[in-house]
Amino acid sequence: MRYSKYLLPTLKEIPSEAEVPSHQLMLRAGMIRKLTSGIYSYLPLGLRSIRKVEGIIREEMNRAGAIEVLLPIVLPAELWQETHRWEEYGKELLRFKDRHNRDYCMGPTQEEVITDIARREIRSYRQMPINLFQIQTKFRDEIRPRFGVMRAREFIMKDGYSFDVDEKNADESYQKMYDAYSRVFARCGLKFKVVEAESGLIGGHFSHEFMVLAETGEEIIVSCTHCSYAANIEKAEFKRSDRTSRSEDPNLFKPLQKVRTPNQRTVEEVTQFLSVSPKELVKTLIFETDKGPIAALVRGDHEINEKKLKAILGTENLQLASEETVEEITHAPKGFAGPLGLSIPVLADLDIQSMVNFVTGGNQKDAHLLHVNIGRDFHISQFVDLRKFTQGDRCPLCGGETRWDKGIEVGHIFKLGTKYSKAMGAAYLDEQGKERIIVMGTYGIGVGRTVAAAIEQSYDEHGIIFPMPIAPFQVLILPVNMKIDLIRETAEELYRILLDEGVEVLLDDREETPGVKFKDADLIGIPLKLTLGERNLNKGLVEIKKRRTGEVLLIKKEEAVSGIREMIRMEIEG
RNA sequence: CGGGGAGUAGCGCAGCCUGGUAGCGCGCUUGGUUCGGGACCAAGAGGCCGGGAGUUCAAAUCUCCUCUCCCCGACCA
Repeated sequence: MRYSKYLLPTLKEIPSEAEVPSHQLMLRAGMIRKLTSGIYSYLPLGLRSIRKVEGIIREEMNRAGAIEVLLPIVLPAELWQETHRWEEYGKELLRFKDRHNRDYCMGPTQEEVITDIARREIRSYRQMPINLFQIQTKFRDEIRPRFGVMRAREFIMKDGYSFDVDEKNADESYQKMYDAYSRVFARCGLKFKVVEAESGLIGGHFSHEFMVLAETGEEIIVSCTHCSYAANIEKAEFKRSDRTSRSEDPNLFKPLQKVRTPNQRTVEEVTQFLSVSPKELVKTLIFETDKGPIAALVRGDHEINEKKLKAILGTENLQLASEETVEEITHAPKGFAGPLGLSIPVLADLDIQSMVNFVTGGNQKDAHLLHVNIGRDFHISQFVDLRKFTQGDRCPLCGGETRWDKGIEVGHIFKLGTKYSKAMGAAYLDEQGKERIIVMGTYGIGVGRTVAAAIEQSYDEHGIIFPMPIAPFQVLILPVNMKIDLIRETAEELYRILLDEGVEVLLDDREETPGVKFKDADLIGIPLKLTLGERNLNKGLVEIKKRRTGEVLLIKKEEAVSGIREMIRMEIEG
């Protein structure tokens, strides 16, 4: 490709809308342009990188025996109603009507569509296992899109679905995808970690996320420093301290005491005001559910994990109570709720069991209680695991110390079971001629996000540093001055040979000053730069510079092409 | 949805408080000089000052309404 004939609009300045490095660099390098919030166009350079990732995915999917399809993006409501996700999915699902006033949505994921195909086309155990995938645009109406294509509303995703005769076979399909995904991200040149994850709205038994480690990641990954345990913090388990049985020795109980705490509402305010540690305080949170209001207690320094709470209560319908409801139930304004005298169920986290003489809200304006004790002062309906993983918590497997890292979720695999196949009646006949439900798995890769994550993981103050396998071009030829015949002719010659050899090459044939060309070259981050200058050429030499290391090689012009091919080969094979 | 910020040339911004000629840097066009790390000189093009209503002799500037974008939170493959 000739730069002068290409669309590669680089920017000197950082667009004000971009916060994180990958977003800034993708805009500056002319890879993407925003159309509206969370919706981006890919310009040629960005598209080339996208296509590279897609190519790697295709190869690895084919290697794993998956078969490519292309499913529609506009989906009828009926299909979604069958699995009840029309109601469950919420506002992220972009819905609209056609001219006949029929309901449709933009596909945020395609389990329903693929299951519809499966129930029509798969009738025999002989047709399984089968794994179908597609690479296609998805739409999720995110509340707040951010970070460019990293969290966009419209985005390109590879999604795949496996169909098996039983759980055991489904596990094998899952493992195949686990391996294939690992290969995909390794081949993309990414540093990543696989972690246990929540299944969310997709549902299913268990799932793993593929996380690219990066400072700007939105996910927190908990991992053990001693064993192989790693999980998304949303999902992370932890070892409880041994003191889980509550102290029942009333001799320890100090007399209950009410104190005035004017305007002290948050844990921070109250603990400072009373000079106690957050560990000595119990937070009382009132939730509204479709089964009525409940109170949930956690220690002051802990946080409620709403997913756990939902699971315990067996409801998807759960939210923090409004200020009015809190007042109604506790007879006090928000910030002064406590567990004493409540007429609703009170759930307490396991770590509350061992606490004595703690602080709670007084269920009265501007008042808290000191030396509160369970049993004497109030009763707990149920002790349960309610809280989130907290810094300092220990590994659930080996009790080892844990560490936190930030990650970008680029892939997610789910063992679905029969959630969709059962709801939609996707069944087959087994060897005995007996009808059985198909067991499914679902597997996704954020393609655009993978490119962004790669950049997030690989850049410097000058610009992007593309890993060779996903670089838009492999080599950039940079003739320092196009007006000097020797330089121009050599550039053209090398360009032609490299093209003939199948090398992906960009020739910067613009009549720009060298400085501009060098700056743009660094910005767009092509792994190899072939610089042609007069002094070197007069000696029959050309310069090859590696973007990543800055390493410079002066080699004979005649050896340039073979040298470049060798470097590309080595970098692609890792 | 709550809180905060911003919409002025393609991009980055000033001007607004205190109403009166729309400006700067980069980019773009033309000519010339330059040519191994974002060159220089000269001449240019480019604006419904996000939109609507109002106040005023007069609105980018003041008032009200509205739309859009960004950030924080809630939420979320």
